[in-house]
This record gives sequence, structure tokens and C-alpha cells, in this order.
Amino acid sequence: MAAARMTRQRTAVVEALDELADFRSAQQLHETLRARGESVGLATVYRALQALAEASEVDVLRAEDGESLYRRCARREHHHHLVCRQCGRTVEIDGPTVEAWASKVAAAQGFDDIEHTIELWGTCADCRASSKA
Amino acid sequence: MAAARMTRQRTAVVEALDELADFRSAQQLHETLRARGESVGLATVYRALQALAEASEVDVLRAEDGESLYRRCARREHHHHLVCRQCGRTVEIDGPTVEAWASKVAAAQGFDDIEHTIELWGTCADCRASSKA
DNA sequence: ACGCGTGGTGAGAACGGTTGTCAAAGGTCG
DNA sequence: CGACCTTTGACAACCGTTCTCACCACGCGT
Ligand SMILES: [Zn+2]
Ligand SMILES: [Zn+2]
Ligand SMILES: [Zn+2]
Ligand SMILES: [Zn+2]
Repeated sequence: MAAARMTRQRTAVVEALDELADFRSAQQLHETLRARGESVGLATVYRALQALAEASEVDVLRAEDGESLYRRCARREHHHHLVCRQCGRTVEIDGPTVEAWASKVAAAQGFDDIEHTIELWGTCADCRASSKA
Repeated sequence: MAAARMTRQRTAVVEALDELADFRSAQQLHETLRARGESVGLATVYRALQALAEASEVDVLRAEDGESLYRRCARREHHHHLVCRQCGRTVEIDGPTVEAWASKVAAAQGFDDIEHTIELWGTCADCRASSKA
């Protein structure tokens, strides 16, 4: 089985994620790490992120342009997100009603192995204020 | 304003979409067109699809691998989809409850210009049967 | 502490979907 | 028919992501 060694690079990625409250792309994280002097290869950032995602240590979601965004969420249980399109600011949300609705609908159609993608996008109060200038 | 000329190529793309009940990628459509003798360039297929999407004539959604999938849905109003991961088979679904929930939650957090992504993925009965073989 | 073996790293190449380029093709209208 | 102007299509460019592979270093066993 996977050993999952703790290397300088992986530590750096996890620490960067911990300090950021918002969803960030792999490339943004890579840039952040370089900026703070922690030299980590881009490929390594991608590998660290996908390992973390597989271990459910980070959540992944796809921006509208297809780029993958990563975030270390407070809760480990299944949940969804309300994300600001402009700054990435994120609010974790529960949707017990929605979960139930999703599996009921899918089952009624004879589908199996059901997964749902439920994400909310908007403009947060701060971003609205600064763009209204 | 845009003239939107009706050319042989655009007609072919629309017709192909009309005959297909499932979500298909641009490349799949391109292949389908070639197969039936209608020669249309790949770039043209992409352009036709994005024009149709902008005009809300087709729905677009992103597969898990990031590829864009297109479908000409029966209803023009806002709706969501339950899609088979394997064959693309699609069921259109309404979610009045979910719509209400989404806008309520987002508004409560002070977010504006709210959009939601709600898609259901599963394995349809046919695909389950054939893979159980 | 030291050395070894295995997993991790990183620069760059490769990949795959999508978009841009630009000269040639063909609707549209007078 | 001819000017005008949009559309087409082969191909190159893009961009995020993954692969390659030689080099490196974590960490266990001694
Ligand atoms: Zn989360
Ligand atoms: Zn914001
Ligand atoms: Zn639809
Ligand atoms: Zn199916």
C-alpha cells in the first residue's frame, strides 16, 4: 500500500492550503509557494493535490472555464459550496433536502452509482461593493 | 447584430443534435458527421456549438474529465439533468425545491448574481445490465 | 549514525480539448 | 454578375494537466 512519505514539498502544499480560506487552482498555489520562497515543482503540486483529493483531505471543484480548484475544508463530511466567482471566497453549505431529492430522483429513473454535482456560484458582498465603485 | 446565416454545416450540426437524445462531445459529433458523409471541419463544429449554446438552443455541461458535452433538450426553460456516465443517456429533471433552496441559501450569505450547477451522474439500467455480464 | 531501497521530485516533453489564424469558398444584395 | 462580407477548414497555437525518467532524499533496519 501507499506509504505517503511526508516530504518538504507536501508539507508546503498542505500549509499553503491551510492558510488559504478560498478555492485556489494548482497554478495559483504553485505561484504562492514560489513567492514565499518555498521552491516546489509544478508537477509536484499537481501530484500532491491529487493525492490529497483522493484521501479526501481537500475538496476539488471545476471552475466554469474547466480549471480545477482546490480547498482544504473545515468539515470532512460530504457538503457543498457557495463560491464567489471573483475572489474564490467560499461558504460551506449543507443540503440535506437536496441530497435526499437527488438520490430519490435518480433512483426513480433506474440509475445506479449516483453522484451529484451541486455548487453555487455568486458574487460576494465585498466583491460587489468594490465593483460598484 | 449577428446575421447567423444558415449554412450547410450549421444545418448538419443541428440535425445531428436533433437525432441524438444524449449528451455528446464536439468531437463525437464531428465523427458522427464524417461517418454519415457530411464533411464538416472540427473547428466549425465547435463554432456552431458555441453559437447554439449562446442562443440557448443547446445545453452544455462538463463531464468529469473536463470535456464539454452538448445536447438539444426538449424544454427551453431552466432545468437540470440526470446523465449516464457511460452512454450519455439523459433524463431532464425539474427541481423547484432545489431552485428555491439554492437562491435562499446564497442570499442568506449576502451573495449576488447567483447561479447553480446541479447535475446528477449515474449508471443507467442498460449500462448496468451490460457491464454485469 | 549510516546506508540502502523505494518512493518522491522536477524540468521538460507530451497530451487532449479547445480556440486562434488566415487565405479560400460561398451566401447576400444591388 | 460582381462587390461585400461572413463562414469555412487545415493547421498552428494555447493551456491545464499528466507523463517521463534520471536524480534525490525519507526513513527503516542495522
Ligand atoms: Zn468543501
Ligand atoms: Zn468575492
Ligand atoms: Zn437540458
Ligand atoms: Zn448508460
